[in-house]
Amino acid sequence: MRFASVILDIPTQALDAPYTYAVPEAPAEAGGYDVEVGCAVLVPFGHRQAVGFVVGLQELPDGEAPAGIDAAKVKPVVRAVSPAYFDEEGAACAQWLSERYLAPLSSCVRLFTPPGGVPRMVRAQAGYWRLEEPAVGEVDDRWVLPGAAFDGFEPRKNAVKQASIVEALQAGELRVAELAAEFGAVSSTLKALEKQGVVRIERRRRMRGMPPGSPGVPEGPGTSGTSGFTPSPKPPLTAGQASALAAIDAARERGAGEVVLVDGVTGSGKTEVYLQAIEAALAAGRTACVLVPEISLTPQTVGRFRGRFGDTVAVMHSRMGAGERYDQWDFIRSGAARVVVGARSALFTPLANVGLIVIDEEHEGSYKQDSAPRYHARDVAVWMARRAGAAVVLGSATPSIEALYACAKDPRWHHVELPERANGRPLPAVQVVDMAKEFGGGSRSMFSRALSRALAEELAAGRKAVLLLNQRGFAKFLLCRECGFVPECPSCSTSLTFHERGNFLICHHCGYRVTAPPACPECGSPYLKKFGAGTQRVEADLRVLLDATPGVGPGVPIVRMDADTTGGKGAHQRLLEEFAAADAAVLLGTQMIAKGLDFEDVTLVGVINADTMLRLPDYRAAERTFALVEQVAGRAGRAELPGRVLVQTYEADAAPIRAAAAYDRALFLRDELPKRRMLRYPPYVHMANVLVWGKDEEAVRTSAAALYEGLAARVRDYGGEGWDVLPATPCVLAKLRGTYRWHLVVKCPLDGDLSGVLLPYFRARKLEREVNVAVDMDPDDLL
DNA sequence: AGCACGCCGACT
DNA sequence: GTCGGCGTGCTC
Repeated sequence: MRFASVILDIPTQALDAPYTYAVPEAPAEAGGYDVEVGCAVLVPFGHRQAVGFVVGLQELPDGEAPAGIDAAKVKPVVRAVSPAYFDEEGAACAQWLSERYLAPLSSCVRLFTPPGGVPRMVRAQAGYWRLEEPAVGEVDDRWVLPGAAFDGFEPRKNAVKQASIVEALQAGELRVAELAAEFGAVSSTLKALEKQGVVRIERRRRMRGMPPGSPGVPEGPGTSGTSGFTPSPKPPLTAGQASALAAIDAARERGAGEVVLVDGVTGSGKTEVYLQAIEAALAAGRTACVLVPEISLTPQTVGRFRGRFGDTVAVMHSRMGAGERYDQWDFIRSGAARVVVGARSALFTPLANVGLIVIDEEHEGSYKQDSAPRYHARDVAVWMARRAGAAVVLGSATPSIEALYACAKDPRWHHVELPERANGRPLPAVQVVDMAKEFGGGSRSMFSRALSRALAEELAAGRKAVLLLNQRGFAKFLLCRECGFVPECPSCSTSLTFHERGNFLICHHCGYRVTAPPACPECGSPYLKKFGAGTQRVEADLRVLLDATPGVGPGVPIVRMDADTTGGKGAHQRLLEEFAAADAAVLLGTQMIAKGLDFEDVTLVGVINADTMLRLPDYRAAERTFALVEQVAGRAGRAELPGRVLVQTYEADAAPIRAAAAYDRALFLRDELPKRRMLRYPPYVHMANVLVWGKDEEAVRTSAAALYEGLAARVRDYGGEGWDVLPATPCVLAKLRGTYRWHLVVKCPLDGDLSGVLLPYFRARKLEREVNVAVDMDPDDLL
């Protein structure tokens, strides 16, 4: 008798464990699916049926039941309702994720299911359930092909449409939709032609997101249409690139899941190294997965990979439509895709035989998922690579402290540097502008004299500038000058952001919105001052500045990129094209412009407020500030023209800013590492952030205190040296969307098994009604 | 006694 | 997530 271990697709902690079912002996009916690891199954559950995923199969002699299971209770699987979405490796990965990140198993299994959804049980009427198939699936195009009687066919004189269609088909097969677009209603004409055998109509799978007529999902690997494809030319490698490539190839050939950190300044040609490393992996019969931050997953990025590997490249990211994502996922599962480029979730696509996993801009925060399972793509990639005998490539100009530390301590991590730009140009000079002195000197403008002068020079000469407004913690807010009152969101513990256009206050966490009050709601004073500056305000001030600058004037466009202007689909791309097309222009934006932009004629980069991120009450603030300034500086002077960078700050003496200005990572680390060590933060410890939240403030507080007691006792019983459970405190964002938030932090030495110690505690813990608890392992921040 | 409501545990 | 069993406490 075969038994299936099933994870129910019901996201509830109480049900988050495998259930065992018997697998019926009878094979699947025609058109049905076999019960195998990775497929969705319909199973009896209580008085109803539920959908779950098979994560394991076990064959036992008749009469025996799996260990710990009462044979009398085991029921048979009703039937499989999908093909296999993942294999044993995927099931093992889900299991590992749930233990490593203390996440619900069902959420971990869900990572491996196709975009567009899985079959699910829905309530039709009271007590009556039915199985609903996902709305997203395959779509077909109807193609018109020449038929047996095509050659020599002479349409009747008055059959004008027939003649046009036959004429059009001389050049090759066409889609019905194309014919309809050109000749209007064609369906009856086509029917007539089909009847005479002049044409054949064929349904073919359309791959959304790929040009029509590109190969559909072929029957098996190796049949993808790369014939006639010319790969983009391979530029000669610099010495640094060549040795990085050699290190990657060697690591991959050893097949032990080693990591190569490619530590290369902006413009050092990391992407070319990835491309050639992937080429080598493909030549060795393996496949490759490339992760890039969501924000830099642009058509250009994809274009570089398609340019080298043609239509064997699949793309996966959240801005694609559901249908497009489904098609790409299916394309990968078919085995025809050899390279997957995507955001962090691309790790879980059904790409077989992975030899190389590349993570570009490894230091980026977006590789950590901020909902369950709160995995870090870097750690998952390393786990997968060890299991698959593959290699991991991490690329960054500003590697995370964790990665640098691992390279220093772990022999399986290798550090290769690309210290020079591929074009041989020096990095742009960075000048720090002390805004406190500027202010002391009587200037009230947000643009220092140095920045104004630099803008004037570069723009007048017909060149481009990028201005970064570090918005986190810098949005505009109202403050009463008499009583100091700041309007706050009633359901989040944040001040409301003032929007000039529309004169309203808005909460950027929950969207709560009110008209800006004319007087202080607390004391009635009319003296409400608007503090801070949003991109809109900076844009307006910049416009005034540019218009008043000789040789610049109103003809120079300002392209603003922030959450407001990049909302629509493709807006991001359109704005960048607008900037690229102009002669002299300014690109003004938030963090999103710091990465991946590559414009030849940007000669000036300005950081309007380098220190706002530094002031965030978080242990990673200095690291983020250093990385941001280094990253944005790399945007200047990438081609023939030299670039320059101006960094405005009120904390000109702060180490991360001085170090970034000097491109001196050692200086930054000398300042930062002792602090991390002394305060016991990563990379010197493992950390878990236990989040507690709920609508009832008192219940949350009590629950957090009880958790502290419980965890402290658990850690005491475990008896590990150097383990710390810090008392529960309200989060920095103590109230968010109407829920009260507390947290407590657990730390342990690097060799401690933090998940292993916490897991039994949380598994055994009784759930509470009104308070939620989640554990964030290796949290990206502690807000 | 009869019943509404809420809590708790089972569900393989 | 959903249901049924059972205890508590209120009403007829």
